[in-house]
Formats: sequence, structure tokens, C-alpha cells
Amino acid sequence: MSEVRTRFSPSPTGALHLGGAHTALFNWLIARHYQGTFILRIEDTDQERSQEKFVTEILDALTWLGLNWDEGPYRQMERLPIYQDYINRLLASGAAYYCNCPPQDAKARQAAITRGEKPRYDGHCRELNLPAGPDTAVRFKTHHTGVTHWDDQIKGPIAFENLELDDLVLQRADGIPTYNFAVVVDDITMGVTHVIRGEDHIPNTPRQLLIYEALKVTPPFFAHMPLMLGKDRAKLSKRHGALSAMAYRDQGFLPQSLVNYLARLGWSHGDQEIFSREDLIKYFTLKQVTKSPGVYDEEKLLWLNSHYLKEMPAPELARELTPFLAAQGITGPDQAYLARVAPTLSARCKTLVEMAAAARFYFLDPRPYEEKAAKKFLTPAAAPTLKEIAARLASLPDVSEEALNRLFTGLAQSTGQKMASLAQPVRVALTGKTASPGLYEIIHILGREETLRRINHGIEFAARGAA
RNA sequence: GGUCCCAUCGUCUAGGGGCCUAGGACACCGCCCUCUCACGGCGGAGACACGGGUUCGAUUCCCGUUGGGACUACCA
Repeated sequence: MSEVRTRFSPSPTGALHLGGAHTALFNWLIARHYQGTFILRIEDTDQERSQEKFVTEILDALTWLGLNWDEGPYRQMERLPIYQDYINRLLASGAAYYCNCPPQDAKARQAAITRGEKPRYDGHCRELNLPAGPDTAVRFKTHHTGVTHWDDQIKGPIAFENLELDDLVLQRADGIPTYNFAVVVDDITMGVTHVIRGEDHIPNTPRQLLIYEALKVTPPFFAHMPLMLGKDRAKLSKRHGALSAMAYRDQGFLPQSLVNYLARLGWSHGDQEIFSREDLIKYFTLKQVTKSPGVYDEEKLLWLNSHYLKEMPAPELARELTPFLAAQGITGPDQAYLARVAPTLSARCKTLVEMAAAARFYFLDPRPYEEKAAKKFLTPAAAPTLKEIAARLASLPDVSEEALNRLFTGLAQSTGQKMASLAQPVRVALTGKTASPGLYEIIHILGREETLRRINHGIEFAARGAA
């Protein structure tokens, strides 16, 4: 096979959401798998809704996800002369014609659908041979007979009766091309070999195929991916709380989690669930893409994220965690200290946001204590125990985890108290909570001095029943 | 409404005629580990939408039904 060229072509009318990231990933993966080229194209012909800030956001999101592009970003609005050239060819060959009918009214169209009618252009100007002029659009002269079909690389053979298609507008009255025409011209001129997009584009494909035919160009392969659905099984959208890729970053997800999750939605490689980027590039082919749509499941994404959090080396984890600490009021944390802190938290947290919150006590005084925790464990009865622990801790030669283990188990044996009744009051004094990383590792990281300070505060609280 | 797409545990999926007593993963439940919470380990519950064919034999192939979805613009 000659060079494989895929493209991702978002319209900058919103941020890059999960569905878009899914499509972008599949295109990127195919390009990388076949050592081809991944093209980025901005489809900004909708002047009304396109915004420059979304272009920036989309580029940032793709970059964050690690979906680097080899060509582009091309912008359709910068390619107007190219489309005009192709329009002229179609006009010249009689495959297109001018039309000055008023644009179809959106409301009227909806009404027609609910009435059970098919809203389609009546072909009024089809044979009128109108010249160019103001308020004049260019329409495609669709064959009324025959069948248009293709062998979809994911879905298999798909066919449409040409009679079902009407004469679509190729170029608006203002000279700007419409989607179905611009894609074809772009995919031709950019040498795209595999058009991989959501299955919501299936109905567009026969129209585009007819344009290829009129242009006498061999069409690329088409592959229509299964859509990503919300819990209600409808196409994922804002009302499902579908977030932009960047929002996932802000919620403490790692890009590798998202990439792994998105790759496994609609694609599989045997029973494997965890895929490195290299694995994905090595194994990803269209053959293993499923036909049926998949429901977005945040629990599984969360599981993947916790997996990658656990697996991440401490220094890197410290670096990733740093920006999230700011929200906790912790700025410019010592990276070496944070690199000791982070691994104690990584198995207990599913996102960086959670982890930053859980890291709080390592940097800040745990008071005020969590009310229930203090009430249950920092009781007057616990005060003597805490004092004894403080005393023994003060005279401990070193605060290694082994030494601490001996201290606590020794105390448990000599006093006959359960470990839990020894550990929990200390835990609350040190962290303000009943759940935390292991006591010995906390003490070891906090250091003897800080630990004693906090235990003493705990003793004060326990003695007088208040902070 | 019309056209098109889809159909295995709640979810993501493996399997594409006999290997299926249908496998894995998330979530769920139980047990173990244990200073708490997690991690981890072990175990459990849980699916081939329905009806016809084809075949010695269908989860797997064909048709239909049902269900779900997408599209139906001078949006992309």
C-alpha cells in the first residue's frame, strides 16, 4: 500500500469534546500504524459559529493528548480559490448549476419532518441554466437514477438509491463552499487516502461520492466509526455533561488514561485492556474496530486513570500534581518532598484533583480536625495513649518505618491495646482524618519534630475536648 | 415520516458454525491481607433481543420482527 494519509477535520464551533478526541485518535493511530501522515484541517466555513478561540483550544487539546499532526493546520477559509476552481469545473461540465431559490427555512423544514414529509429541494432551477448573480448559490445536479455504494472499511457494503438524494448546495450565495463540497475538494487536494469519521457522516457519503465521480477522481477509503453514546444511549453531547478534553485535564485525568480509554471504546485487541501508546500504534487497525456504538463509562476511565497514577514514577507524579496543589493553597511545593509524598497517595486516588486534596495534610496543619474523626478518636481516654506514644517517639533513635513498626507493635503488646486503637488517634492528630496512607510512612515523611507537634495538639484537643 | 446504521453480562468487549458449561475488563457482592482508607489476591452473581430458515449442528450465516441510534440545512 502506498502512503496512508488520514486527517482530523474539526470545525471550530466549540471545544474538542470526547467524541472529537475519539475520531482524532483513530485517525492518528491509523496514520502512525502505517507510518503515514496525519493531517489537521480546520473546517471554518461556518462564519456564524466559528471562533478563533476554539481553534486554539482544539490545538491545545490535541497537543495535550499527544496527537501530533504532520501537516496543517489547514484552514478552509484560506483555500477559497481552490474551491472556486473546482466549482468552475463542475459548472463547466454541467454537473452543477446556479440556483437563486431562497434558502430553505429551518423552521419550515422541521415542520415538514414532523408532518411526515421529506424536506428536499424541488429542483426548481435545475434546468433553468441561470447565470451567476447575486443571491445565487451553486447546486449539484444529482442523478435521479442509479445506486451509489461503497465498501465501508468498518461497516462493510453500504448503498443508497440516488433518488433519495436531492440537489445539495455546493457553494453558498456568498461564495463560501458548504461542508459536503469542501471536504471532497480538500480530501482530493490533500491526498487523503482514508476518511475515518463518525457514523453520523454515513448519509453524507453518497453525496460526496457523487461529487468525486463528477470530478472524475477515485474516492478514498471510507471508514465510519461507531459513535460514543451517553447513558441514555443517545449521541454524547453537552447535556450528558460531555466535557471538552481540556476539562478532563482540569479534573485531574492523565492524557494516557483518556487515550487508552478512547482507544478501547470501539476497538479491541483480544483481552488486553492496558495499552501504551506504542502498543496502540503497533496493534491498531480498522479490522478490529467494532460496528456498534459504545456507551461512555466514566467509571472505567477512572479505573484507567488510577492505574496510570499508580504506575507513574514519583518525580513525574510530583510534577503532574503540582498545579493541582495550588487549589489547596499549596504553591511552589518542594519537588523532592512532593516526590516522597505522592507515592503514598497514588494507590488511594483516582484523579490528580483527589490526590491534591489528600496531600493537604503533608503541607498544612490538619486542624480543624474532621469533626466525626476527632469526636471518635481524640477523646479524653485517648490522651494518655497519645502521651505515651509521643514520649516513646521522642526517644526513638531514628524514625524509620521499621522502628516505628516496632514502637507501635511493642506498645500494643505491653498495654494489651489493639493496634487500631493506638493508630487511629495518632492518625487523626496527624491528618485530621480517619483514613490516610500508612501511619509509619506518614510519620517518616512528616519527620519527628512535626509529628510530635501535631500529636501534642491532638493531646490538647483530647484533654479538653476542643481544638 | 423517509433513508441508513447497529444488536453478546448494567457498561466496554472476546468469540464469526462444533474449542462455549460463552472468555476478559470496569462497576457490584463476599472472603483474605491489614494501623485506617485504598492497593493487591481469591471467589461470586451477571449476557448471546425474539421468530423463522440454512445445517448433522447455530451466539456465530440468511430473512423477518422488535428495540436502539444517526441523518434528513445556502451547519459541520
